[in-house]
Amino acid sequence: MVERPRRRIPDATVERLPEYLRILSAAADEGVDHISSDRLAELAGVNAAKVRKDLSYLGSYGTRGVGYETAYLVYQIRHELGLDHDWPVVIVGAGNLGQALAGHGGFGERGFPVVGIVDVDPAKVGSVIGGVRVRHLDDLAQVVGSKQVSIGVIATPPTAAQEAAELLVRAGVTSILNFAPVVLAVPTGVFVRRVDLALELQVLSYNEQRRVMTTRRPLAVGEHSLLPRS
Amino acid sequence: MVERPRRRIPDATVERLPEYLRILSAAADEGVDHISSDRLAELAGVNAAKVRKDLSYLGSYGTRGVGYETAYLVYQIRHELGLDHDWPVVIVGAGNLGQALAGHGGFGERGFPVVGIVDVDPAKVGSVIGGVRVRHLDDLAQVVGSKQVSIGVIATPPTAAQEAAELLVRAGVTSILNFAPVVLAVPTGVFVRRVDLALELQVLSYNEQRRVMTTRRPLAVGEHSLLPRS
DNA sequence: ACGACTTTGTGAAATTCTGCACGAGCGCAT
DNA sequence: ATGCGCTCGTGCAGAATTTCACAAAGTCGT
Repeated sequence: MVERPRRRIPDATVERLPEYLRILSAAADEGVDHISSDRLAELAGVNAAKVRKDLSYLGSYGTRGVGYETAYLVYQIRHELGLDHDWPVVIVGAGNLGQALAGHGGFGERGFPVVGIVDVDPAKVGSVIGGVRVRHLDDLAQVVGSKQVSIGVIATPPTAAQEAAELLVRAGVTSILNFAPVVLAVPTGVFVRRVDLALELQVLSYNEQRRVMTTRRPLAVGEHSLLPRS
Repeated sequence: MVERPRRRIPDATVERLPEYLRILSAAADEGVDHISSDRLAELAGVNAAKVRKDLSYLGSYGTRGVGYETAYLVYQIRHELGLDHDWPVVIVGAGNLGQALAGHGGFGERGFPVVGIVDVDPAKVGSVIGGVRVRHLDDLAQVVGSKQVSIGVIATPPTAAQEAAELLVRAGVTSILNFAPVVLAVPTGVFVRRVDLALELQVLSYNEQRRVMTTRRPLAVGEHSLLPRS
């Protein structure tokens, strides 16, 4: 039923597919059975040609004059992203962030159930967050092994992140989502993506800074003439 | 003392500057007074030529044969990113994520003090998180106005995100960091950056998926020959 | 003072990504 | 059956980004 695309999908496209998937899933839930690249582009905030080119990498075919069949496209993207099955994740670090991530619920709903949380702090071990009992860092390998975990999340303080990464890799994890503001050294073949909150804010700061430099003054309070009335 | 660069700094470079800044700050704290582009590139996990080109946009000059003066470069980058002064932020949504962000402490340390948290839930209003009292969403405009806030953080459920954005913009916020998996519609001139945890996991999932397709089997448990022994 | 050595700054090539423009395919009305 | 209108798929050009390669400019030892 499905032809597997032979060519590699560009990184930029891979990063947009989850967004398309979210929009398409929502549309499908609302009973929309077909959607055009124009409409999808509008909802995703990108160019329509880009949407078509992105989707063309899937080898998935839309219907000219009609658009894409929502349900089929959802299936296609999910398949391509490897979301046919759940990916259990383990979280290292049960601090503020680790707890929020585990308790968030969004992970499980989207196919990434949290099957383990570990921490070094004995005071945290044993408590239950989001339905999962916190275990000691020493048990990491056992958790990863018994639950076939291939994705690890690092939510430790920066100083502990590298060690956490090494323990994760040694336990068999091959993909890491790193929330610590640290560049991790990992063996070839292990994928790492970083989410750096301070970095995001600093980029915003840069933009604000430039706005001031450009306009010679900050936007006055309440000044935003283009704000649509709701 | 400082020449303001005339040309615009490329987006890709702006996103790397915070990383350089972090590394350089750490180096400076350790007493390192000069650093080469090679070393900095190694620590940042990027190409050395890229580091030099990035830094050249600052108009900052290194010294050939020696490298860059750590302290001066820190000053330069901070200045360019607009980090000469603090940027107060307000968080909308005191749920799991909002609480974690507010209590995290990392924001304030890096120049983005949380000066306000708002929520619609009366049960949450009045509680104190990270030293800040949660106020009602209705007070948003007052908080933003009195504290001269130009950066807002959206940590609400997806369904409330668009409304939160509109309230933020109406209150005078011009930059938004959005944690909700939703594409926000905002007036021209308002900057938005999104952090989407599910998206990050899905990209990792794609990579894992491809690894399986390529090697015809998952990496066996414990198999990671390239892991450096510590 | 000078040569050997190091490291920057930057043209230019290579690569990746974006956006336009338009031919081609499909459904529908006539 | 034919024509019309809509939308996809994609070649291509341009923009953005990365990487290479090397001259220029500085330090350091003698």
